[in-house]
Amino acid sequence: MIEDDIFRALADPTRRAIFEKLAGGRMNASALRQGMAISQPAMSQHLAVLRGAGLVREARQGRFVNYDVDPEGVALIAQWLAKYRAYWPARIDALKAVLKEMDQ
Amino acid sequence: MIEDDIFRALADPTRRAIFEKLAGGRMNASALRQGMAISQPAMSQHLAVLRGAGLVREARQGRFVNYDVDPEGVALIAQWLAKYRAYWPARIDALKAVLKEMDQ
DNA sequence: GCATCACATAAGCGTCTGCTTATTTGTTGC
DNA sequence: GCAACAAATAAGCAGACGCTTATGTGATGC
Repeated sequence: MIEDDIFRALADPTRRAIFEKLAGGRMNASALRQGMAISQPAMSQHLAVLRGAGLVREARQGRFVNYDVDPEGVALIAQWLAKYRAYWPARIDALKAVLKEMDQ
Repeated sequence: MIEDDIFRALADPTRRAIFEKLAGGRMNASALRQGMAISQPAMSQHLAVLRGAGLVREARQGRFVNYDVDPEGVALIAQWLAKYRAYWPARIDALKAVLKEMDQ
């Protein structure tokens, strides 16, 4: 199950922080480490997990490797969540507003 | 972090299966076990994890305990996912259709 | 070539998970 | 009370996780 990899990857707070950082724009592994109190191998391992889950893509550029959010992975979460739409409470209005915003 | 508990809970395939089953309607622990090749204590432990994550609620009824999906937990996932709306690809249209459906 | 840098991989280790079996708690009906 | 049932908890254990240090791989620039 792909969802296994996705949720497992997101279960770790450090990996969610990395993912969130990447959501702000593409970045290489060294830049990601800035202000994160994490060793180089640990970062590399986390990125491998995120990549394996399809949440992040990599693109080698010289001796750097740039990472960015993979929309495919995000879409899979959205798809999974959509199955439980019946349980989204009133707060759903905020999400609707967001979608409306996207239309403009 | 609450999100820790949520994603950790969903990282296990058995727990996702339980959650999915509950999404079909409230059920007690014994009913949930039907056709699931899982021991009674294992089910109890999984339900405790799901409950701790706010994904599931319990309501004792006699000597049974009924469980059902907790909308609060689902809403938290939706909120988390909303942060990455910029990365939802075209497939977002399906979700939009669902929301439109909800308006009727 | 070779020193340097960016990153990945290997190996090892303490901790956490998810399962099991055994037992306990709480409820029902006689 | 007490037998039967639903569910939770306890204890133990194999396997997975996330980290570390050490080493390997690939690219840059002199």
